[in-house]
Amino acid sequence: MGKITIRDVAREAGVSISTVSNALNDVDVLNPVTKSHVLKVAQRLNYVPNLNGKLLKTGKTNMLGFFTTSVSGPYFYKLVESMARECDRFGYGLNVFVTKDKHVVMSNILGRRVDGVIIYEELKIDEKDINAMKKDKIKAVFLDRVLQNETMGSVIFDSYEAGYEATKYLIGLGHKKIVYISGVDTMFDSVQRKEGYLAALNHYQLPTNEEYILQGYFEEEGTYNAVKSFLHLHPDKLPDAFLAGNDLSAIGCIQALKTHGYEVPLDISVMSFDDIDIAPYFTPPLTTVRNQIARQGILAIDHLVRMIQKKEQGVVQKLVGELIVRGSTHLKIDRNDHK
Amino acid sequence: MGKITIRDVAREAGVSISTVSNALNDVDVLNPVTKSHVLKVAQRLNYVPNLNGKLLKTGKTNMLGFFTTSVSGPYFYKLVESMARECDRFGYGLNVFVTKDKHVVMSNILGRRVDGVIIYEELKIDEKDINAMKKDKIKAVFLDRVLQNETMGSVIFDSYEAGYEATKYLIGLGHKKIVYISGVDTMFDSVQRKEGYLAALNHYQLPTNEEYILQGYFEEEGTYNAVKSFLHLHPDKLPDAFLAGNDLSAIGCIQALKTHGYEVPLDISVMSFDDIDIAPYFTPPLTTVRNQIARQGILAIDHLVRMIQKKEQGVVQKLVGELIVRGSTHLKIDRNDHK
DNA sequence: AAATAGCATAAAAACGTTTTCAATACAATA
DNA sequence: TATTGTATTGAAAACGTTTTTATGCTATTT
Repeated sequence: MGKITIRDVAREAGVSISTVSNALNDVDVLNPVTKSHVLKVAQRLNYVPNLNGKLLKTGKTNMLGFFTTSVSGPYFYKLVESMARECDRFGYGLNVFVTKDKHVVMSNILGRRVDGVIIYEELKIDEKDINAMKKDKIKAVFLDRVLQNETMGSVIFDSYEAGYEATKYLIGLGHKKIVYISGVDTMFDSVQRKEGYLAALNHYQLPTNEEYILQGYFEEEGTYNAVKSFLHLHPDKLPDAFLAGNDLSAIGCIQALKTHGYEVPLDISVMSFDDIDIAPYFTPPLTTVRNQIARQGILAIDHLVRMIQKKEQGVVQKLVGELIVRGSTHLKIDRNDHK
Repeated sequence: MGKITIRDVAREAGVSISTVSNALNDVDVLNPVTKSHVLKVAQRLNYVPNLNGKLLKTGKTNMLGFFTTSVSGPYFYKLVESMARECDRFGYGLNVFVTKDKHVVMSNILGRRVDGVIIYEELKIDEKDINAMKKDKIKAVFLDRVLQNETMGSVIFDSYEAGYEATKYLIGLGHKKIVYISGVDTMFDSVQRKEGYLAALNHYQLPTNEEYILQGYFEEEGTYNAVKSFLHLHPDKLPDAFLAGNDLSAIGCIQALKTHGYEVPLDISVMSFDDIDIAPYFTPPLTTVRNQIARQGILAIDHLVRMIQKKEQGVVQKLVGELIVRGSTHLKIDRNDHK
């Protein structure tokens, strides 16, 4: 005996399938005794509606899709956690697609696998696909990418401002030679922070320097290696401070400095972005620009749900960072007794 | 004009919908010229098949479901990342449901939202629901929970062994008073580790002590608070070492010890479980029992896919930990000049 | 020339629901 | 009594596919 369907319930209860459907979906048109009888039979048979049959008719999957190139690391787990919980709150499930294959992405989006989508910028969906989505009236919210029309919105961090403010703070501590550790040069946040960093240097009339921009790939190991090779190549150009693309990068940076015998923050200040969970527990505790990652996820889902259910227009929402001063930065000290 | 369907393609190409279906699905029964003509028309109309129509007929959603109470923290992001990538490799998408509502879980599982499911143990699916799944021949793999029958398998860590080995290692360093910081007492891994810890103490004829078992909830803050209050309540009962339920817990523990002026590992050793990404970058770098979290995810998906596609039986797979010695543990030192 | 086989395509059924609309029964009204 | 209205239920269409079966050819065989 296969899976039991609405038909089985109807037969067993001696009614039509439309009556069963009405009973299950609380359509108040039924005689109460019929309804309760049908429900009892459904219960007895352990009937569970096939969601696929249902959605084919209604056109609603009750699923939202998150399309991304990665879910690894503290940024993503905060994001996914907050989105998944918010979905659950609205009665949606979250579909996570981790892929770089645009065809997979588009066939799942246009194939109506989900009622709406959240798209991480690194996927770099192109103009043509954006138009296809627009034409099909796909509801979408982009993360870390500005895009707006009737059916699409964005939630971004003001990373330019964050980069500017962080740099300004370091300059305020007396630091002049500041190295920026970039993440990935194709990513919006990474370049925005760099732009802000450069603008701040400019504004305070400090020289910018190509050699003072490293590539750390937003993670510990990449940054560790980048900083080590920088220290090796330019032992004469020791900077006053490092501005790392995110907290993980700062952690790798600090570790590299330690192995070279430098003390953070007394010898060199390090600051970064995000304020991930372990930032206050690290030694030294990280000075960082806090990004409300969970908030980004929540805003994205809320916006998407409103676009779907209330036909709201897409908007761009910008989150501003908050400077969190902890122990990895310090006033510039001139040490003559330097080892 | 709404979404274009297979019917539109058929009309436009002047063929029947079955011909279109055959052309799109590479059924080699068609005249090559018909086929290429149909494909050209489909392309021109930007036709994308509705996956819901398809799956209703085929009964395959090409989705696997991950049902969990949380996706927060390093354990889960490793797990989700590895599962999602493995799914992508097999042409599946991953559906992540973060919920504690068993009804949501069961209606999505039994409602055939997905072709197979991965279930995190903390959900504690009960006997009745297990039977319902078994009856419906739902393919399932449980994480951190032992369960096996024709359609269900498990992937677990040997946490008893890990707890035993970790404790044995600490004892070998000369530590006698060892505090265990438990995670959550309803969770399999947490209690297994504790059992192993107790067994090791027993084996080496060291006393066990109820006061030496704290509750740290598997995260920094909970452990930080638990350790602080322990130190406050029992200043006389300072242990030689802490065995934390996971690395996050160790981080909170070390931080608490630092604020009380103790140095890790010279005054007190701390070790833990997992070996998360930042473990080697922490100060001190963490001695820990490595769990192959990504491997767990991969094994789970592979097993599930084989059960679905090759009708394989469910089995229990056990992953063993690996002791990683770093800087947070040290030989017991008797300091007479103790502050 | 009739029967058979093989190929390409079309028609129709099916998947499991929801929803629209028609049908029935019965009470209330004229 | 005939008519209308109301409450309840059932029949059938629809959602967009795949798949099974049927059909119409042409070519081959007898």
